[in-house]
Amino acid sequence: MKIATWNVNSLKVRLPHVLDWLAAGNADVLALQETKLTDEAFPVAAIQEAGFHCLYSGQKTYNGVAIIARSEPADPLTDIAGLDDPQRRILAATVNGVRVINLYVVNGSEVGSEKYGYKLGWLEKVTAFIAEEMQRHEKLVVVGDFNIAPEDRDVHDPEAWHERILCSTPEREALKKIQALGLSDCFRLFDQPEQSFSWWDYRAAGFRRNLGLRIDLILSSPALTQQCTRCTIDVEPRRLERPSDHAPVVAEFAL
DNA sequence: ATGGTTGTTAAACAA
Repeated sequence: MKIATWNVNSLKVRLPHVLDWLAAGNADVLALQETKLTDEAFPVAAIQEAGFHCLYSGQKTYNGVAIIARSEPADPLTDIAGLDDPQRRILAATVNGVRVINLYVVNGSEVGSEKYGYKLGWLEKVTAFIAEEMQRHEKLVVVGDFNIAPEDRDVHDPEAWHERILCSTPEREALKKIQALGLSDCFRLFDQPEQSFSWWDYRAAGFRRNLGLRIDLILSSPALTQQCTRCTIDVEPRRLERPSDHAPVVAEFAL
């Protein structure tokens, strides 16, 4: 079973990339972030014609998350206790007995900004939610655009990014609290090439120069970590015309 | 050097 995450930065623009990528057999479950579509505008028919089910929680212009799956997802959830938030950043569902929590974590803009405060508060609420979900579901993954590079080796230039947004100590500590619930970063379960990233700024030829960050993650509960056989970043879609600024990340489980 | 690019939406705002 292949579980993937991809920040598509507008599903309207990226739908052809997503459909081609799914047709190539890259994922059984694909979590999307930054769909930037209202639920009314979600391309349900195209996804069903491709042989997949979908769930979505969207809004106009910003944010928006979705789960696309070969099997029908069950028990969807879009809002969590203690977080009365119009921003559509959370979508959980159960697929083939695996609880999938799809997150589009707040970017945070700049360290110390109002949005940065919102990010840290949001992460606290979401951490409590994940802890609850883990009590209910032995097989669970938390996937998405975390907007946090876990370690300096996930950053092309750690000095330039030192204590900046996506890399600051409070953000990394918040991610560590999520991992401390017993969730493993699937990518780091295996030997990986150095300078492996999942996001590259559109500006300054960031992708061509591999000036990236690894901020898109798949975290697995102990029962699934045992079954994880592979985790890779697929940079190929990033090479296409009009790409997302993120690449998809895929984890394979022996299920 | 606070640059540069893309998406949404109509001059910014967000990333």
